[in-house]
Amino acid sequence: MSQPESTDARPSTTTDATGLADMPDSVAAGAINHAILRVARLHRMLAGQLLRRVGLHPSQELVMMQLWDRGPQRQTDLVRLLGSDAATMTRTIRRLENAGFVRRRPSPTDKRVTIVEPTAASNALRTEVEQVWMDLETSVAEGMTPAQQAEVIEVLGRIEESLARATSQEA
Amino acid sequence: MSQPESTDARPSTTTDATGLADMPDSVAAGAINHAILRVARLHRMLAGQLLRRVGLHPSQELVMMQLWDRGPQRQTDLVRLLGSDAATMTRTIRRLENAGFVRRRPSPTDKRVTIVEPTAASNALRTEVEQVWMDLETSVAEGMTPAQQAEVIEVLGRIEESLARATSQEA
DNA sequence: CACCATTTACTGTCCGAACAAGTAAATCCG
DNA sequence: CGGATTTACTTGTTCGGACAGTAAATGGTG
Repeated sequence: MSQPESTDARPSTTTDATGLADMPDSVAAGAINHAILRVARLHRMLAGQLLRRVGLHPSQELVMMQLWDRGPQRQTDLVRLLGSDAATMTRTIRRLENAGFVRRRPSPTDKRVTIVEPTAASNALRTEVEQVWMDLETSVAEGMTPAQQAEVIEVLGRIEESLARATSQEA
Repeated sequence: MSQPESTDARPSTTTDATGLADMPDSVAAGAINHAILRVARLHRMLAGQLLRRVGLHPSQELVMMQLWDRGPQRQTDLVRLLGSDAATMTRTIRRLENAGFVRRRPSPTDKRVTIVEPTAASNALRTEVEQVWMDLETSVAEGMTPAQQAEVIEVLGRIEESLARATSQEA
């Protein structure tokens, strides 16, 4: 029953830039998947640790950053900008409102929409959140050369493209 | 779809009271962070779509794969292997148990531990889950040359290393 | 042996993510 | 004009993730 073949998630050194003639079990083992999951988990964990200091939960800072950068937004726009979910956004906005960082206002032209805007009180948060965001970016980029950082962005973009294609096909 | 245009409401160069050092705009804008978040979200979304077909929720498949690969495990071991949380694991195991994929057995030598083992019924799942895992890996890797795939793994490993270092320091 | 710190598992609570379903308003179209 | 459809938002539910607190068992040390 047990399949002793390639239970290891990391081939670690397939880094021979030479032949690559073999199409190894890496796909079967899901090496890239595992790597993405580990990165995602660590990234979320670190972001959570940093955001806790400013009193926000992960994802709330993304909403605030959109509002700070782009000004008042409809909830639907926030959903679209963040690739989130309408139901989730409703609750996140409510919590941000209860925390005093956001205000909700009905649209005068369309009675369906509610416009979300950052409060003056939220401005105190802005610097802190941007500091957290920079700390996070620095933690990832530190120890990398600028060329490596550019490579990271390129590679992540490639993955994103693949995933977006697969997701849309799946839908 | 690549450049988040970062409407600069502020020029991210020093002279503010926060004592921020000069940084490349890319760091201030958090380009890598954004990219990681997008990849993580898409990856989770796609995994969720695929896993739904086999009746599992994301992360449950990871527990099952550990059990299939390594045999019966203590909950603590599963937590450690998956980098998860003890509380989360308790509930995930309970759901897998209710679904009939897992059985729990008290350890004869240590009355604190419960040993989790896959049921015979779960074997039917195994092939499906492995297929999902391969589909997922294929979706990510497809359209990439083997060299690019190797580059992806290398880059993700580099990010993981940075994040792991930062996370441990933060703790 | 007795005491105490550690380990293991569980529960409660709060949060985001996702799906389903429902309501109200706006828009489209015949 | 009026019904059908689309849009915007909300609520209910289930899940993973994380923190805090608890209880029981274990293991080491005085």
